[in-house]
Amino acid sequence: MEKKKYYLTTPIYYPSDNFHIGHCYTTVIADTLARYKRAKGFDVFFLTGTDEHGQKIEERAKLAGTDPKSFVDKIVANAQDLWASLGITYDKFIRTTDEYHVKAVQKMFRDLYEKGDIYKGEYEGWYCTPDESFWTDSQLVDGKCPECGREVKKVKEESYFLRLSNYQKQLEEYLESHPELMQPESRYKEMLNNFLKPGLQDLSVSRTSFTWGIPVDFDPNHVIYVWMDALSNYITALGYNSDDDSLFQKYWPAELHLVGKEIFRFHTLIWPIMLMALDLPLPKQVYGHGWLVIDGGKISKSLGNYKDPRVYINDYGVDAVRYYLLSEVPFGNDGNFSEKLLVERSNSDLANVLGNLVNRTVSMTNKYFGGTVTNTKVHETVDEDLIRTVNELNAKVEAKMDTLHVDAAIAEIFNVLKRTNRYVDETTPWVLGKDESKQDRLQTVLFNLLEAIRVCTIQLDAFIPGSANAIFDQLQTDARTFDTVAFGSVEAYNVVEKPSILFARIDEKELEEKWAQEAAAIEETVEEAKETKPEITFDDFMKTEMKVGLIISCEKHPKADKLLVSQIDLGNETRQVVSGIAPDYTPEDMVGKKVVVVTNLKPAKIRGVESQGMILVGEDANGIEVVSVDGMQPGATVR
RNA sequence: CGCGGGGUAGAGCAGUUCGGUAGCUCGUCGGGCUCAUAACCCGGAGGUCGCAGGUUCAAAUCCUGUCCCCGCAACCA
Repeated sequence: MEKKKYYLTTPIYYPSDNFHIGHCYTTVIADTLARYKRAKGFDVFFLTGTDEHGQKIEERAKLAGTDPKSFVDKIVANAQDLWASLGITYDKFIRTTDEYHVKAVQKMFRDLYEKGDIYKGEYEGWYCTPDESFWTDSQLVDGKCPECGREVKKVKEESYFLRLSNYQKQLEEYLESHPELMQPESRYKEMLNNFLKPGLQDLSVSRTSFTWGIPVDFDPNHVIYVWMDALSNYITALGYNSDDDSLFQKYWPAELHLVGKEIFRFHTLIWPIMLMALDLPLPKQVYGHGWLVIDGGKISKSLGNYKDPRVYINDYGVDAVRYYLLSEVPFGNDGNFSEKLLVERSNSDLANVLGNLVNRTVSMTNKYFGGTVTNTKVHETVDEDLIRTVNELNAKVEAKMDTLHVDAAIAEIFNVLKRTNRYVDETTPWVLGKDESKQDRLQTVLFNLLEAIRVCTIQLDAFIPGSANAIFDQLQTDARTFDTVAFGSVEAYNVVEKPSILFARIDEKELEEKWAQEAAAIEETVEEAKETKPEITFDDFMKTEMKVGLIISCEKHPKADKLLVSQIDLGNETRQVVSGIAPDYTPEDMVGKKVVVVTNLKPAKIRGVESQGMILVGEDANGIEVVSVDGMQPGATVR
């Protein structure tokens, strides 16, 4: 029988920096789904990769003093190494700088252009000269600048556009008849209200302001918009628009695009429309998962609130990391990441429940029967519940996995393992061991334990493959696949002589101290970890004019929650300055403070309020603090 | 009044669709067992389900109002 195919993808990540635990989260989930589907007999194709073009990479490379390609090469090599250490079994790793991808995207762009779905137009905007701001039609208020109410004039910039508007209706109909496309379904409402209902505007799909991208081959001044470039990877990786598109014919459309919630929109609106324009079928499902958050906030490079994931892998083992990522985050929601929680889960679930169960079972099998037991079938009623629970597991896990509730799936397995631990207490093998007449019963008990472990391990294989293998090895069984998932598929066991520790308990007390030290160290390095700026000369610096200013009055910005508007006495004049300090300061806090003000900064309007300078602040992970010089008189110079 | 998510035991979460004695994991306290990685098993304590009204015989669940947190967007001179 022909195997059913299953094509799943992770996002192609943006290699502007080395990957963090959040990237690992998505990729480990994808890997687990891929392994699970393979084990269930699917013909799986699992794609991951990197999205390497765009202005930001161009800038980062320049900052690092290198060219963009060399810059990303290094990060990609690092990423591939990380995936190897996490045991990621991708079938292909695509890089958008790969030659075949570049050609395929260029052809796609040309095809769409010839078909008329991409057209050359002008990025028409309204420009308010005094404000130096662009506005779209819908942003204008009575045809005037929404900020200052002055006249605006029309300006034009050449750009290619994708006709999203042509497909709006088709997409709406499709989404309505395929509610399963967006997972979790709650995100459907968000997409509909925010983007689809207001109406889709044609999307500008080319840029002329930078060069690090795929050039439009018939108009080389233009570089193809990164999202168009990136989204296409899901088909170009399979050979779409190449000499050999057999993989594409076989695997497209994808069963699942796994993405973070922040890029869900592109995958459920723009990507489907691109495919519609290309007359290609749409992916079956897009799953927008939640994030790992640290202390309730995003994982942030600039805050430096994370370590290289390899540190965790080295310290606690791959499977501790995989297990944590797979079990901690509820379906579709955000989950917390912390090293402490990782250690706790590793200890309580992996070491105590699973590792110890295997250990005690193998030990007893050796102690009472020299390592060999057969199914003597001396059953008692207590066995029934265990066997039934074990046999129900497969269907339960499958149901959870099919709906992408990976966290719930792994919880089901551990429920059965806990049940199995209870069975040991229910049957008290050490009591049976003292009674010559109970030897056959004892063999059945141990056999039942081994069977329960084996069946659970088959299920665990996709989640923590290394440990699953180690368990099979200790049981010395070959029955490791789903065709032997039924309780009793094996008749006898001959286990290893001495069980080895699968998951060593981690001493939390010891770690507490280490963490405390690290936390202190991070505080210090946060400042240094900030992006290093290019060297400037003394003269460059002296171009900045700074003075001490006394805050006379201060109020909240009428149209922005993070901004405060201060009136500042600079000795010989009073100026109005807008600052993004509202998260940490109330207007009352500010009044009376003597602060450092940059006074020769070009005035600008910030959300409609004029700002004639800038207040200097320090910033770290905990927030910001205004630089104050309380001993000085207003107007004093600062340098 | 831009859009969404959330506020349930010390911590992390489920339960809210279709009202009916508030549940899970970790931690904590007590007990049991001794095969095992101070592990495993049993039991207890701990919550007026953000707040205020309303509907109902009955509200974590439905309705109204309100406060707070997070994210997107905007914006951080």
